[in-house]
Amino acid sequence: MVDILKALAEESRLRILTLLLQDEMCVCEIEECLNMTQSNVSRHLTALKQCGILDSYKKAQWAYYKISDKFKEEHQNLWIYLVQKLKESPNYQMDYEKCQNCKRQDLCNGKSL
Amino acid sequence: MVDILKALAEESRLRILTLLLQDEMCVCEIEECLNMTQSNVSRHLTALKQCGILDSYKKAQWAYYKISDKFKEEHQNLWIYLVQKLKESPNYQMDYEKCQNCKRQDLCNGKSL
DNA sequence: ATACTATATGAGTATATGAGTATATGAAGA
DNA sequence: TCTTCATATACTCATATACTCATATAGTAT
Repeated sequence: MVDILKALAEESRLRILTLLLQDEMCVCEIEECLNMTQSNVSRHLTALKQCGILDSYKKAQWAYYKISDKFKEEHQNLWIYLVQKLKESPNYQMDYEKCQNCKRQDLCNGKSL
Repeated sequence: MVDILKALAEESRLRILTLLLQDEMCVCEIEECLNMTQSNVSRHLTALKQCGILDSYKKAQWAYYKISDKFKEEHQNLWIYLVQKLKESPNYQMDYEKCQNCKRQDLCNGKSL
């Protein structure tokens, strides 16, 4: 449990989770939405994946990350808490719109079809 | 929220919380149960208090700490999660017994009356 | 008053963590 | 093949955090 809490106890990683509440995303989309460097995003995603919060898969040259169903099941109450609090956060609306915008731009050409 | 998660993302503080699931305790009781130095316990308690997880009050020369009711209310799902997982943890039974033993010894002479 | 006990806190040290740069890997396409 | 793009990771530095020791503070007891 402490690993999961450590992974969650970080602003940038919470913002990433906020984005992923809506949809799976690839690294470059997150990079764009949150205005973070590629290596930074990649590292945070790796941290979240290592403790089981995220799943990922590759499609061509892209790596897509999404919130793990197993995590949601095994840490159900924590998950409920997170969703509630993340949606209440002041960043939420802003990040939501950035994410929508990013999806419209279709950064990772034709992925989201 | 991130402050609370940071405070919870630490082994020693989770063990302290495990003890406090049962009853309020003073610093020297926790020190004894967890075999930690006084200053270390005090600092962890301060950290947990500062973000609202614990309340404290003084009685004579002792400082008693307990889990904040406000915290339980405002972070209800997180709290449910914590109770569940802490009770499942391998330390729980051991810490439970140490705590009972400590209370029986009546370290803080006559407090627990 | 002095002595004792419980707790808090400042200072110093060791370790952990986050972020940037540069580099490595691997896939797609010319 | 070589180039480009997406991603991961090693190296480095700066900052944050956990721990210990010593000291300060505050209450109790004599």
